[in-house]
Amino acid sequence: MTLEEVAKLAGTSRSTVSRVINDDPKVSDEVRTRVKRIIADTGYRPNASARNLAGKSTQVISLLVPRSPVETFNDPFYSLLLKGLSSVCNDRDYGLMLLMLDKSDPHMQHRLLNTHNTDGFILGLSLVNNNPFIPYLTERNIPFVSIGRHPYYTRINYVDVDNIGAAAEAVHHMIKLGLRRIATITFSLQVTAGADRREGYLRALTEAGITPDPELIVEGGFSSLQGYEAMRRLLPFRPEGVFVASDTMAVGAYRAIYEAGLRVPDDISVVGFDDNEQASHLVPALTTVRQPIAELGAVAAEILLDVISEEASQPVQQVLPCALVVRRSCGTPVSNIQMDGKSRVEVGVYLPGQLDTDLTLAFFSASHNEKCCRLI
Amino acid sequence: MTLEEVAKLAGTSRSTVSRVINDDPKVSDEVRTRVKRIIADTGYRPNASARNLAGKSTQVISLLVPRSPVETFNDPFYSLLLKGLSSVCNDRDYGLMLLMLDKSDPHMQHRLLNTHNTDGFILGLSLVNNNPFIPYLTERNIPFVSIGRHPYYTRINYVDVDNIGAAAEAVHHMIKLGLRRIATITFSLQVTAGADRREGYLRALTEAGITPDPELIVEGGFSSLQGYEAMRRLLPFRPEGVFVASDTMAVGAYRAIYEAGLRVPDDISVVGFDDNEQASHLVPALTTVRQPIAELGAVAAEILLDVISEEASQPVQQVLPCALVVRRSCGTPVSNIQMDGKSRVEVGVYLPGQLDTDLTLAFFSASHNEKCCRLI
DNA sequence: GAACGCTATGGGAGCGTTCCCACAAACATA
DNA sequence: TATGTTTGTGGGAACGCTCCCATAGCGTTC
Repeated sequence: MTLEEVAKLAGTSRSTVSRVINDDPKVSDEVRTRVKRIIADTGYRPNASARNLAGKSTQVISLLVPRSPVETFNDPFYSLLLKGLSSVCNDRDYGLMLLMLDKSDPHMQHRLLNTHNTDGFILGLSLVNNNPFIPYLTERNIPFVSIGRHPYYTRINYVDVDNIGAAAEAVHHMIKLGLRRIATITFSLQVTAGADRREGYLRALTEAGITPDPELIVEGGFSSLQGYEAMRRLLPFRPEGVFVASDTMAVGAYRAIYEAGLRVPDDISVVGFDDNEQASHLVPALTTVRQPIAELGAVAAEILLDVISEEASQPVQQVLPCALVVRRSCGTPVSNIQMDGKSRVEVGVYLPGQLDTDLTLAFFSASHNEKCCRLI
Repeated sequence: MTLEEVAKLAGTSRSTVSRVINDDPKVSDEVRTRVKRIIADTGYRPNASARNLAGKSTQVISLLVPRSPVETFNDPFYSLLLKGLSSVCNDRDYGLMLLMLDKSDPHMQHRLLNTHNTDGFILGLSLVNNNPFIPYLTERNIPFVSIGRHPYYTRINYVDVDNIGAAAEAVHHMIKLGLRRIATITFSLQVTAGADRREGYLRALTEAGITPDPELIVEGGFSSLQGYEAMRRLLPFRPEGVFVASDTMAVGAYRAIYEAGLRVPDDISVVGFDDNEQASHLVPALTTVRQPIAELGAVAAEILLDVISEEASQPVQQVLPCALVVRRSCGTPVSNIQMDGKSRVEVGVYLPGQLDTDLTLAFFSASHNEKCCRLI
């Protein structure tokens, strides 16, 4: 079924049918209703390829995920990101393609090259080194937005959270509780977020007049196994607290701590990063940094669509705030939390009935009527 | 940059360049290398829309997710499904689009209608009632594969796990341990999988000569909150064991049990379904049914691509097996597990170092050197 | 040496749209 | 009445490919 065939049935021309479909006002009401009726009767669907070919835009964007270790997928990060992306795409009538590429895939180039029907890309992970995608897309003038800034390519479009600030705040939280020997297990340093969180850790220590101790800085990665191993390397140095730069790794860290016969937070305080579902299931529930991941996706999609339609000349860069979610893993009595004047505190006792998506933080902890407190 | 322009630079014709791009053998080596060089130099990318228009196929399939409660996304189900889907799509050079549609979205029809560039659909959830997608796609002769069978539309392509059999096995496991008053919290009955798991529960009881007690059957849903509430409704009836038809709900069920001052498995045994990451984090670790979700996605994609290319006349229907993963939540000493002759048992003590993606079941439980045992 | 095949190549037609221009009819303006 | 403007409509051209057929050049066969 084509425009021409619909036109024939409606006793009019291809052009007029096209106008009806595209809501062009210059069609008489009579013809318009006649055409619409035929379209409904025949179940005609415009051919997207033809439209795109003639119209020079595909109305589709792609999320590019450098398919890293399987952990990529155990992480709810991409689920949430997709949620944000797809809601914006739906609103603006764009399609969303998913492109999982291993940067070491020999066909990577080919797949990117032949990626069908894409007006632009969302880069799902900001690889620090050997990021083949940014130069590739830049050279070809293909619009893209990176999830996460990039330390060297500073003139790209990106959305990021304030990793440095949030990490500093997390560490600061431990410092305020009187801890001094604070270690960190870094997130993958392959990724900007990893480097930034370490940076925030260092900044908080320095600001507090504590000299960072290299022994207390261990490189982790994405997986809880890496968190586990890193924690085991750390334990001999007897840290009082650990800033674990992802909740997934924090799970592994807990395990290492328990295996060593130590307790959280009595022997070691732990702060995570992400506010995974896991964070609230851990016992004790994990104090961590909440990132607005779905919003990150939504904003990225909006920026990309704007860039595509407007050809902005200046890079668009946006940084979203995080929030520290205080639970039990640092043993904080809520009343001890001191404010720095910049954040607002929300204190609440989460009761059983309130368990819902946004309050999963209540989870197991709630069964002890734990007080939860969020800086927002 | 078009074919014609490349041809001009290479001193040949559009047709020949097209042949080079499509690996047509009928091109002399000399011309071929010349053309390839020009393509590389100019960064020429074939226009997908034009290809599709001329070639009558878009090389893209869509995953259709009826965007249900937010729970959809806390569930790792779609992450894993996407993993399977995208690996097949990559292998076969297909693109994967993501289409999140609420069936109550007034523009649903419109969005489906205008979905760009799609050769076929994967239906991500088998809605039992008011499933508007199946008739829509069937009428229009658009190829699709459903994840999960459908009770009424029996002649569609689908991939499913053996929900009935697996649920029966799970309940059978409790029966073998001597439990009699076994309750169930159903999965959303809006979904085939929910109905099937209840069916399996009933079957296992009946086969064991136990009359199902309506008081012990409570409808749950997708979320852990629903699991929590269902369990609270169930507790007054003093079940000895509960088959909770999704791990996410089992988390809520645990909580209700603990709040009532009872213990798992001492007072109540629990069996879940899914083998989420959460399942192994619970204390005690949850005995549950493992579904091969990524494989489900991969098989679905393969079937869809086959259907697209071959126009199979018979519906393709495939059922994948599940495995019962026995942990602590029924208090089973491993040696007590009796075999039914159909399954093989794998018993292992998961030690700290073995923590990896596939063995997350070891998780916290592993710190107690728990014995894990899987029927495989 | 004529007829035939095979190989590499070129060009036309067509895919189903959108965009633009042409044009007829009706109406407003001088 | 002649001229311009507006409104609705129709058709040509183009978008950048693929597919098919035509053909030139060459070797093979009878």
